Amino acid sequence: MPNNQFKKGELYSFVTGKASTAIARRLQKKFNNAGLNLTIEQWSVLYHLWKQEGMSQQELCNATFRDKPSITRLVDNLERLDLVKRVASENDRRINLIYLTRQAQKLQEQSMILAEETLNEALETVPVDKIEVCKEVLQHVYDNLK
Amino acid sequence: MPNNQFKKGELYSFVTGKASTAIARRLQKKFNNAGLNLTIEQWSVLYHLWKQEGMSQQELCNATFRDKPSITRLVDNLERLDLVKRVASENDRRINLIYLTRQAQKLQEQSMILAEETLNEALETVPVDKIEVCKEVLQHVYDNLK
DNA sequence: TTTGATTAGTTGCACAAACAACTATATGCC
DNA sequence: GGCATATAGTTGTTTGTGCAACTAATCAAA
Repeated sequence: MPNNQFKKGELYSFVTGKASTAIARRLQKKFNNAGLNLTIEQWSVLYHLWKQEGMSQQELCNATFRDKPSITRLVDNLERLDLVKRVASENDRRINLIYLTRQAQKLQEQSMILAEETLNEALETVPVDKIEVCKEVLQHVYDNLK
Repeated sequence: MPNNQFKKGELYSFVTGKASTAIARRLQKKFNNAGLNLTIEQWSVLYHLWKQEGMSQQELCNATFRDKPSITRLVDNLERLDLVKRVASENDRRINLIYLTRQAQKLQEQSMILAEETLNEALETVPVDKIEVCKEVLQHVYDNLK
């Protein structure tokens, strides 16, 4: 028997991602309260563009672990909110490079502060060494399945 | 500074629940390959009914961390698949008690095997003591935010 | 016992995810 | 060059989520 350490009730939490769902909801509420008209999913796309602008949609797929249709629609919505712009690549006209608007650049600091705030609330009174182990395990899980 | 152990890249994984998303996708694929016409979300509702039949929709909300409209629609779809039945409570006619059909009872064993299989794949080569710590941390996070 | 508040569930809407099928462009091989 | 194949992105469909507004039933207090 392999790593079968999961009683039934624990199995459930792992599959459904109770903790990460709770984190995302908390962050979404913070966005709403701050008047940021932005979903967590939209934020997760901007997150990567803030690190590196001009990514292609395919690169955003890889970065965000979403499929192409999901990114198409997220970019649609971000464009409608005037936060990003699609720019056709010069070299390869199949490719859209995604650029941030002024408005999106202004959102970075505020939203990142709220995200860190959320994580601090989530991890309050959790010992630092345990957090380290937890991060390791989650990365390991991801690597096992990807 | 509180538990601010998160470099930016790690923050992202925690908020987006990379690991649990990967687990859910893997399980969904196993369902599909096995010919189980069932979403993970539907499974998560059945999961609780297998433990205790005749729960109200509100109780299912609490058990699955979903809001009332989500449960309404999940029960709608489960009813359409002929897996559950709504039965009005005798005592309180506002309440729907949810009962499993024969067909749903038959799904329990097979789907639970696939779920455990998925977790074993996810946790392959992860040391048991680290898994314990990880579970603790995730529960702690959930308690901090709920 | 009637009225006001609470609770259980439903419906409408906007957004997102997964899959399949599609278009358009690029590449590689003959 | 021309055709097969691969790649980037889009569209349609079904399902799920979160919020707000709603209905119906119950409860509680005057």
